[in-house]
Amino acid sequence: MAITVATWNINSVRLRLDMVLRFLQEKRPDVLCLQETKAIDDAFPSKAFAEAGYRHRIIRGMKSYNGVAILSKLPLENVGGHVWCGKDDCRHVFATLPGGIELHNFYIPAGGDIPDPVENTKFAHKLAFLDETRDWLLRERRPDRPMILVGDLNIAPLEHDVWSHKQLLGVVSHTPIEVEKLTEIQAAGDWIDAVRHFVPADQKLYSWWSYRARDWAEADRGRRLDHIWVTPPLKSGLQRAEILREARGWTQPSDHVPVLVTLDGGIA
DNA sequence: ATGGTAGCCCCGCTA
Repeated sequence: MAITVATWNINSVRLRLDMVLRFLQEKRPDVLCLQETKAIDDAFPSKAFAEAGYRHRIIRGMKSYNGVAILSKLPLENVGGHVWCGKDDCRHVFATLPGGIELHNFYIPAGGDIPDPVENTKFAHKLAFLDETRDWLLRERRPDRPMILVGDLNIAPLEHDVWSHKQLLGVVSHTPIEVEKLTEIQAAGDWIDAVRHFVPADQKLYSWWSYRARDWAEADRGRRLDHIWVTPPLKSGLQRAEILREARGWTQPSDHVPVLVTLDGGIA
């Protein structure tokens, strides 16, 4: 049986609840991973999602900032979330899907504007978060285990994951040090980029467009910050990937759009 | 070429 997993930085789940419900109705993913929910757990609109068929969930939210959630039509087991860099700032949740697939949903720190860990503590935090994630994978990874890692990783690793490789080399999200650390994470877990699996590396691909552009579609200065990765046991089951660019044009949109991957999870 | 917008919830912080 095929499973569709979606990831979306929603930038306030309460403000955009109707939009998310519409998305779920249209695309019917089995599992939706959200980032930047910006709601404490008591304020999370769990009931609306349950009524839409997403009865299983793990949510980790805080006031004003960050916040992640997994909403699922399928039962979730072994749910939880890790604390990174000693901050309980709601940037990670995990769950096990039917078939024993371990799903991890990340919201990696954006890192501020200045790409220097000495001058900018937010950038230092981002780099430390990446190192911790790598070390955790080196400790915990089991090469034969089916795993999915999704989220707003706040890094566009490839040349054509940004509108101008040259002009963004000094811009946080595409600097060589961040790309190197993300590549280390990818190697540490044997991850396969499930979206680039279907889209050649020489083709431009974005999942985020700044709010600050006068006309986001016309300028099209996007970046691919949102990712879905899988471990080798799931590679042969990959069926399709989609980045829902049109969602950036919806009324009062998030600056990120949904990313979806469908795979055969080996469930009988 | 530098500033532009959005969300939170208390007016600055983060993105």
